Amino acid sequence: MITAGIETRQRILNVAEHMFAEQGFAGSSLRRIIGAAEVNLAAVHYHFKSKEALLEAVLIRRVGPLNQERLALLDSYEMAAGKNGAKLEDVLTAFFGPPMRMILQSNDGRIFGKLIGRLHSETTTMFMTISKKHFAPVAQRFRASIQRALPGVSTEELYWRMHFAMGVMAHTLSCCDQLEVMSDGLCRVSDADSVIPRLVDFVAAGFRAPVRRTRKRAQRRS
Amino acid sequence: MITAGIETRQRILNVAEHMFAEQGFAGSSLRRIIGAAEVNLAAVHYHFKSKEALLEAVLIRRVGPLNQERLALLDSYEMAAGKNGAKLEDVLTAFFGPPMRMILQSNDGRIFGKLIGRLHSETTTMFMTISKKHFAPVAQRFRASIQRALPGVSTEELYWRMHFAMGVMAHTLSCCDQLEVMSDGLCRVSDADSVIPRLVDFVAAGFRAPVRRTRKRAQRRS
DNA sequence: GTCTATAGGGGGATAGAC
DNA sequence: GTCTATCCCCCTATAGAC
Repeated sequence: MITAGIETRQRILNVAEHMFAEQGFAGSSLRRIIGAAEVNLAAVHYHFKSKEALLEAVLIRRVGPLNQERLALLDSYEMAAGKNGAKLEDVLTAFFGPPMRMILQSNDGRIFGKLIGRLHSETTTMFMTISKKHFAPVAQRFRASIQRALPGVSTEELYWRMHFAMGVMAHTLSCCDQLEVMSDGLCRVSDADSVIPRLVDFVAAGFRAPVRRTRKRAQRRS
Repeated sequence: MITAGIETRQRILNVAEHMFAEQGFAGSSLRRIIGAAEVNLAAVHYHFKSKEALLEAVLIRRVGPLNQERLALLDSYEMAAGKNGAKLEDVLTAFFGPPMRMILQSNDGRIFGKLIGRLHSETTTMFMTISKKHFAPVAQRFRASIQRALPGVSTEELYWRMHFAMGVMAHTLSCCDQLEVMSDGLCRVSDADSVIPRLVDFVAAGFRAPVRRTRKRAQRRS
């Protein structure tokens, strides 16, 4: 099938995004991707060089703009807040809002959410590398802002809570279908205006939880 | 290599658990599994019939006892609490405690945690089926207890918050290594006595977060 | 830029001897 | 219960014509 030349690359990206999200990286084969995209096998290697490079291209296409938006939002909130730093809820909204809106607003976005969620539970070096390259700098920036909004929480506790928060996000991005099914349709994920505050409020409350004084931690102070 | 007959099955299970956790199901091949286990390829099909059945055997071996322990703990907390129902923190401890202790106390447990985390972000029908069979009944039971401990939260909101809570757990089970690395060794996951309360407190605070009255939800009531 | 053809390596599953 | 040998499939990557 001879189709518009310049679209080949995009069609491969679109199909690969779907397939990587649904079947995982190892579970997707280039042959099925090119079959669904109706392109030739050699086209993939011509445009992307390798399967792994194709995955990275799929990710960068969306993650780049997403992180820019996050940082821009954070900047604007901090600018508005002035010297005291931004409010915790605003920092979290800047972080969760862009990806949540993405998955809530389009079916393609939703598919991509699954891929992101998958990334977070992948421990392969390939995934770790990509994740480090594209997520770590942003996470760093947000950690500083959250720390500032929560002066009473130790750095150690903060790392834990950010870790928990990442879990909430990753799971919500990737498994919102499951929630719709499990709740028998009671929970609908299509409305960003209600889902984002739900998530932000849950996580903010977790961040603000009083620090319990365990025996271990009590000992450490003496 | 002729090794003790009755151990073959166990050795396959152990190696498969590691490999599925580290590389994913599609990313692990029977041939590499049998190579590491030093058994014959035919042995896998003799003992487990297929690759997919092997995965299910790997899961059942640990998830069965884990869920029994969860339910037993919940029973004891509810018994002790009497008519008013168990405290939220106790319900959450019954749910998170057993798997967290598992991953915190042994290296094998930690490996298995990764596998569980992976399961949660898998959307393949195979994984969905297994997850539904082994997790859904337990989740149902715990949902009832949490609902009882939080009479002020609507069923819809509760589903959302349980969903968030599952994300925290899945991510903590599977990615605790990442946290140790990212925090430069500041956060150590080896101490169950401090990690479990941390997790429980974070999630409990999230569950108790005041429900924000959005425009959407306000409209619905008028 | 696009295609065909092929190299070269694994993959899961099974039959049948021991 | 255990092993060898084998069936037949799919995989990524590349060479080279158009």
